[in-house]
Amino acid sequence: MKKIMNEQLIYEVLSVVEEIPEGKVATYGQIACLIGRDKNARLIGKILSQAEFYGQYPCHRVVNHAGRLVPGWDEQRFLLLEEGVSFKNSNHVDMKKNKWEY
DNA sequence: TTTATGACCTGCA
DNA sequence: CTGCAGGCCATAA
Repeated sequence: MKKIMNEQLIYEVLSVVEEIPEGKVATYGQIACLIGRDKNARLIGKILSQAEFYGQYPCHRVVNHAGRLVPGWDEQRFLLLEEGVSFKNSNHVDMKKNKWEY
């Protein structure tokens, strides 16, 4: 009764990320709140980086509170454009219209 | 256990 | 929203 928690968080996070509709973007704090870890927003990013290892998830729809895309991942911008997400500039999305509300 | 790092958040200007 | 400073939690060394 000790190792679990890692899998638990991943399961909860991916479950929420998978429910994000197309053309919408959710913030880490939003997801963290849904899983009951609003303080662990940073873990979401760490988990999402591992999410690719666990399975295919729309991690490109997840951005930070400022609407900034993942640093070092220019491909995410292209993926969001296909979903119909509006962009303010090369690395910032228009959360005003694309922010996901559950 | 302590230190350092991170796909972050909130508050203030 | 943007930029700066402080803070919370989990992982790795």
